[in-house]
Amino acid sequence: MKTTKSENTKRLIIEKTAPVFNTKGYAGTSINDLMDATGLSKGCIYGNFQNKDEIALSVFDHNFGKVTQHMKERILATENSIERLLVYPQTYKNYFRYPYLQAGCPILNTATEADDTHAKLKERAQKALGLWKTAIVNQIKRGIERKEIKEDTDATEISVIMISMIEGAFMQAKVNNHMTELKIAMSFLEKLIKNLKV
Amino acid sequence: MKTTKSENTKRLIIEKTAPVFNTKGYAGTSINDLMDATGLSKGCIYGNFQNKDEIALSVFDHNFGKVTQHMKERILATENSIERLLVYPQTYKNYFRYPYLQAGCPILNTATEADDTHAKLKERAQKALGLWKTAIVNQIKRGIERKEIKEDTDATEISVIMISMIEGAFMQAKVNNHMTELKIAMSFLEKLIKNLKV
Amino acid sequence: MKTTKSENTKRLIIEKTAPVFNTKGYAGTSINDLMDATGLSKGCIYGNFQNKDEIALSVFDHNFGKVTQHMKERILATENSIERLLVYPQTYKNYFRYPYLQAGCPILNTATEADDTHAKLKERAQKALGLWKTAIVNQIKRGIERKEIKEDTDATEISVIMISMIEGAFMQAKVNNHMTELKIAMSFLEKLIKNLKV
Amino acid sequence: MKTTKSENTKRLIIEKTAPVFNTKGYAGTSINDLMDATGLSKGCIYGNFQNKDEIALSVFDHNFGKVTQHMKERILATENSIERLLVYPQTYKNYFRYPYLQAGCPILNTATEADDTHAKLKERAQKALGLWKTAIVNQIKRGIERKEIKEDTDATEISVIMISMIEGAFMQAKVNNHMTELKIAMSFLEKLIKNLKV
DNA sequence: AATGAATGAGCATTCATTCAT
DNA sequence: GATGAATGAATGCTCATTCAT
Repeated sequence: MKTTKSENTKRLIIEKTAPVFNTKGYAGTSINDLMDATGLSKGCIYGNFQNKDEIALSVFDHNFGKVTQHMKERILATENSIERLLVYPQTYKNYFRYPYLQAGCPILNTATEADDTHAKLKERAQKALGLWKTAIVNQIKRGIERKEIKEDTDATEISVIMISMIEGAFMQAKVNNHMTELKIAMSFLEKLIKNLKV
Repeated sequence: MKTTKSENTKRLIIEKTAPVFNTKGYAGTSINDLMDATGLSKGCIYGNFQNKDEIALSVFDHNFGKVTQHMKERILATENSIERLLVYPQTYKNYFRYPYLQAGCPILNTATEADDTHAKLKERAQKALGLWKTAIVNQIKRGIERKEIKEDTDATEISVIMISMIEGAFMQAKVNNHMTELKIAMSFLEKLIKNLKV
Repeated sequence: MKTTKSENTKRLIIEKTAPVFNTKGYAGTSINDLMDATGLSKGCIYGNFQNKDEIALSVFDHNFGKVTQHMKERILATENSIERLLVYPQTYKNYFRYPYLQAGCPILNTATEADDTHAKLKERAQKALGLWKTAIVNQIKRGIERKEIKEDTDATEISVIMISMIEGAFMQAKVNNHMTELKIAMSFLEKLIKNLKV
Repeated sequence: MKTTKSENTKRLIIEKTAPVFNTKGYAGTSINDLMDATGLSKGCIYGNFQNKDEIALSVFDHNFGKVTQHMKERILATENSIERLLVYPQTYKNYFRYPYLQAGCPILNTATEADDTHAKLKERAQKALGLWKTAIVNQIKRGIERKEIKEDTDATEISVIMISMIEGAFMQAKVNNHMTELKIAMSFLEKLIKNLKV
């Protein structure tokens, strides 16, 4: 499995610039910022990506992929549906342990900025949000089938509550530069999820 | 109390540009946008504000003030603490009725964008978030004193949950361009608040 | 008849940059060249013209207008149709006398460069060429009506010959940096025109 | 006479890129265009030519050589001096028959673009123009000696008229995208040349 | 108090050229 | 001899800000 030089550079650009995009926002990040972050020249960056947009999109996919993969792995290590749902609050509560999560939620970072000017990025965030919601809903339905979750649980409602709590708490963490609210919100979410147990 | 011509122009600039900042974001809004929105010249805008930053800050204060005042008025019209807390979910559930709320939550709009590049704006959002939290906490404490809210209620926890749910749901509304999630989240919040009743 | 400051600047830009466009070609002229030629800043140039294209187009119109006006004036000073046609070779033969003609024929300068990339400029050159041809044809027809030009003269043929000779000779003048061929060609054209006399 | 691999690649580059230079102009042609046209890599092109300029120069020589050779062959197939001179208008009148002429006259293509920025290219066009003129002049002198052309013919004048007419008419063909004027001009040239007959 | 012409640093992007492989 | 990743100067253009009027 040979990796070409170009593939390595592409990956390097994405990995090195991801934190910049997360910190400065997609619009606030200039090509010069990307040069500083990567140590590469303008020409090299443009040799590997068609334009700034393509880099932003790749970085979003990279960030979202990282989080998704992490959750998947942890979910697969669980024994029942309640534990599966608990993976989210438990991870985010201690997210400082996972370096690639520290930049915050990629969706949140993208969501509020991406406007008409960044239609593609907004679409990406939208789709990601949809996938996340569906995953939770399916998790709950499966739990009901397996008699691990109360039969009368409103799967959609729970998914909306979970996502809202996580994103809202993340926003506060970002603005306040501390995790107090994030921890409180995640603890509440844990109680709420545990209450779904039959 | 005489209002000078200058004060009037300042107010006009703030009021006319507030929706622009809310829609395009603080960074995405150019001086030209402000000229278009106000019908005023570059020189006039710079005659009334030192720079774009000062306008952005004033607009944030204006937006936040509007929402705060609206909540205050509705809160004063209530009869007990539970109803007071319910003002938040009830308002946001139907926020399309209030034109000045339609651009979303000013804090959320500011929070995710405001960074090192917009330190002052971030500080403003931080402070606003703190005030909001304190207001809810005080509301709950007062409710407990008045025997309208259960004695063992964790005021801080409830305030964090409320703010997280509202902001997280708003974010989804913004990304998805629909209110489905916002309504579900606000309904949940209503149930949760009603449960605090003694 | 008040001229605004902006109108003056626009004229200044056109007049000062016209020779640059003529010398370097429309594509070979950079905004920096325009700054050097005018002594104005980038922002000022873009404050007066939407983009480089608009400047190039304005310069073409300016150049073509100058030549056209000069010819018109000289034509109006003549007494008969033969003399009118002679204005062209006589002017170009001594074109070094007219500073604004020295940059050469604006149409020729534009014509060979203007490609798919400069569609608008090509269209301009095309239209100018058409107007010129029509003017000559009409001159000849008028001469025939007035019995000043032989009845059997092929107006179209003469116009094509005149324009071809002038443009072809101009091209040689440009490449060779001397007027030898231009003078020979214009003298031939004079003989040819005088032969049209009844 | 062995041809090295390198010589073959050089020829391939010249032949494949010649039409590109003719269409887009020397300045408007980028190295990427040359890669697309040849199917070769950047490194390969730069391995065979020192820089873009050297390619442009080689292409000019190639184009001019093609036209020159074509004329020579047709001239050698004629029986007298008048027919020899007629080769030019007759060829250009039907130039669409000769694929390598269809991009227009290489001299014209080069002449108007080549400037201070393309000093060498301009020099090349100048020299080519001189060779062409001399060739015609010699043709006429030879015709006079052989009593095929009127003794009092001004060889220089005729050569200037021929070249001017051809180049001027070609320019119109290029701008107008049709051959109407070219045909008219070439027919006139034919009449003019036939008139030189003793 | 208001205008709008002018500034210049900054932006995203292109392009001729080099060089390790 | 050929590749293509990397360079960095240059390009057209935007934008917050200033200042003479």
